[in-house]
Order: sequence, then structure tokens, then C-alpha cells
Amino acid sequence: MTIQESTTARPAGRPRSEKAEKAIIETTLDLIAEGMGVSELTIEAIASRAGVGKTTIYRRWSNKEDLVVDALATLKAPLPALAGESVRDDLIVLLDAMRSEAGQSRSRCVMNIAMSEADRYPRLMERFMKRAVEPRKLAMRGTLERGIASGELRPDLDIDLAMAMLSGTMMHNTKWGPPGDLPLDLAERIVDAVMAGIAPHS
Amino acid sequence: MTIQESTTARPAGRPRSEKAEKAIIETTLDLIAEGMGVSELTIEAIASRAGVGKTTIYRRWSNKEDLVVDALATLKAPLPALAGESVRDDLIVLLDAMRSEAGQSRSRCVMNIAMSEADRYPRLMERFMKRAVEPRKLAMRGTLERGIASGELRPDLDIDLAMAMLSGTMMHNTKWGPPGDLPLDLAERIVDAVMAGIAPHS
DNA sequence: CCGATACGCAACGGTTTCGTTTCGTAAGGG
DNA sequence: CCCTTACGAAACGAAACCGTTGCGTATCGG
Repeated sequence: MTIQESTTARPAGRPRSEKAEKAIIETTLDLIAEGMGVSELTIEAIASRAGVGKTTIYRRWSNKEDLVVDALATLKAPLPALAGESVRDDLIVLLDAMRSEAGQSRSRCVMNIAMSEADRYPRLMERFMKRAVEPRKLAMRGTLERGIASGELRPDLDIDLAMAMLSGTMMHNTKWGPPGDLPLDLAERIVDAVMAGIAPHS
Repeated sequence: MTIQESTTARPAGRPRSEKAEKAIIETTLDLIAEGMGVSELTIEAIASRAGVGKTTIYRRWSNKEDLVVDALATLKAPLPALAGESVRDDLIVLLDAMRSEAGQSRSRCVMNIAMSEADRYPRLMERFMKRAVEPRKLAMRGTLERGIASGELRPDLDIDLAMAMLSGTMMHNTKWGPPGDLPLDLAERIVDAVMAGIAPHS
């Protein structure tokens, strides 16, 4: 209230190290990506691996869950750009984004948490859903609606069921398919198969 | 080596209580079904809930993983009987078995473990896969092959991809679909949608 | 330079689980 | 009856984390 507090009234003293903050969050994500469940994460392990005192963590987050929420929130979802020409191409782009993300251990184990600890950490999952899942669902829904309008998809299409077919088939491959990298043309094959169906041409 | 050792040369002394053994395994499955990860299971919690001394557990299993392996192995997989008339009907039966199992907390959380802790407990998963997953996969594969032979399915069908489409769509609904029970006709709708495809009639 | 704050580090007491051991009792076989 | 083994209960020392505190140092504003 004196003369100028600039924008945020910087407090006196040494400012908090952004490097430490980044290291903490990165380490948290790394540990999760290595298959560690939320309940197995320990503040001490994060601190030691990040080269940081526990104090520095507790000064920023009051408990483990808050830290994990913030860490997951930094996983941005750079939605792939859709050409918007053919619905088939757009669906392939969307599914191929899933395929390539499945190869990254980080996204993969975040997905593990999403599927196995959803009930135990509802706040965490709610936030993660809104941030990472919803935008993709909306993009796919929009593409399917466009396909119905343009006649590229059947007019009586059950959109929710179609989304489950597309995403579910890809997820089934990432989770239960043969080990190793997924074939590069998997998205294309899935989209074509889902579009054509498994019954013979009528 | 004296006269008769019957079948298994019963040792002297008090025999082990089958009741205790059963209680231990049931309690283990219950705890897992309540959303407890393998790493969060504690021998003490199992012992106390089962009304059993820790000694009784350690006398039978040398560590937690061995116990969980045995517990999961007792989850038998009563494959649904397939009529073998129409491929569509058999696929519906197979998928509907998945749907109804998804409603049971026990099978559900076993699935959670399967998907999230597969890398951490590979022995455990290998055994579980062989016991519970493989028979179902074989049944579905057989049905699809029969459908190709009978002309009910397209002759150039990619069987693995078709299995991923069917199972993946159902799993997507169980995991990411709206909360609450799955609609009773979900299996039928999935099978019909997968067979017909989402593209318009050619 | 000085005061204030953050830093990494180490240690604290408290809790939980571990795997083991000891205890007195229960239940079979010879 | 006696020997053997299993039983449930309780307690043990060791280890891992918890959340907190004190320490000496580093880094900012004034």
C-alpha cells in the first residue's frame, strides 16, 4: 500500500527456487511412471531423488495428494491438430495420438493410476479427467458428429458406442496386446476395421 | 517305508486346518476386492480379519506374493457354455460374461491389479493370465474362426483385431463408461455394432 | 551490510509393518 | 497316555515413513 507493490507484492527474503519446484514435480512424475502407485509414493523418496530437502516439499504442499494433483496437472494435453478433411483421417490422427502416448512410460503409468486408483483418490482423478481425458473425448465426438452430417458415417450411429469401439480397441492393444512397440499402422487398421465391421459385405 | 504310507504319508501331529486356509484366502480376495493394491495388503490385516494368527499364514506361505498368487489362482474361470449355433449369439454370451463379471467387485479389482501392477508382479500376472484370461481368449478366437468358416464373418478378418474390438469395447465401457450398472443389452449392442461397422452400408 | 527467507541436511519421536519367537492350548496318531 | 504338530495370541527388534525441528549456508531486497 506504500508506493508500488508491482504486481504481486513480492515478500522479502530469498525467493523460492523454481528449479527445486520443477525437480520435485519431475521426480514425482518419474516415480509414478516407474510403476509406483500413489500410495507407495513417499515424500522421502521424492525428496532424496530430487536432491531436495523434505522441508522444501512440505513448504509447498501440505500432503502427498496435493503434490500428486499438481504434478499430474502439469501433464498438458496437446491435442493433435485435425485436418478436418476426411473423418477417417481425423479418427486415425486421434487414435494414433493414443498409440504414441502409450509408448511413453509417463503417460502409460498415469493411465494405470487412472484405472486402478480412481476410487481411492476421487479428487485426483476428477481433475485428471477434466484436464486430459475430456478434451480428447470431445474431439472424437465432434469428429464423429461431423462424419454423420457429411454422410461418411451411418446416420443412426450410436456415438458413445462408436467412441468405445475406437478407444477401447486401441486401449486393449496397449494393455493386453503383444509386448513391445505397437505397429505404426495400428490406428489406421483399427479405424478401417471399426468402420467396415467384421461381418461380410451385405 | 514301513507298511503303508497310504497316498501322501500323513505326518504325525495335528493336521493343518483347512478352515483357516480357506479363511485366509477368502480374506485376501476380499481385501483386494475392496480396492487394496497388492503392495498395500498387509499380512497382519489379513490375519486379523481372517481371525487367524500370523504364524498360521507364514507357516503356509513364505511371503505376501506367494499368498496372492495362490489366492488369485482359486478364482476359477467358469467359461460360459456356448450354444454353437450362431456366431453372433456366442459372441454375445462371451461379452455378456465380461459384463456381468464387471459388476462383481471381486473380479473387478482383480482386473485392476492385472492392469496396473502387471510389471511389478510379473510372476503373479503370468499365472493369472494363464488361468483366467487365456481360456476366454481361446474361446473367442474359436468362435471367430468358426464364423469365418461358416461365412458369418468376412473371410479376410483379422482375428486379433476383431478380438480387441469386441473385448476392448466392453472393457472401455466397464472402465470409463458412466457409473452404475452396465445396461443389460450392452453385449448385444456391442456385437451388432462391431459386426456392422460404423460406416454406412456400402 | 543487514534482515529476512529458502535452501539442503540431519535428527527427532511416533506409527506401521515386517518376519520371528515364545507361550499355553487344541487335536490328531501310536 | 504320550508324542507330535498346529493353533491363536502376544511380544520382539528391525526397518521404513511420517511430519517437524534445528542447523549452517545461500540468496534476495533495502
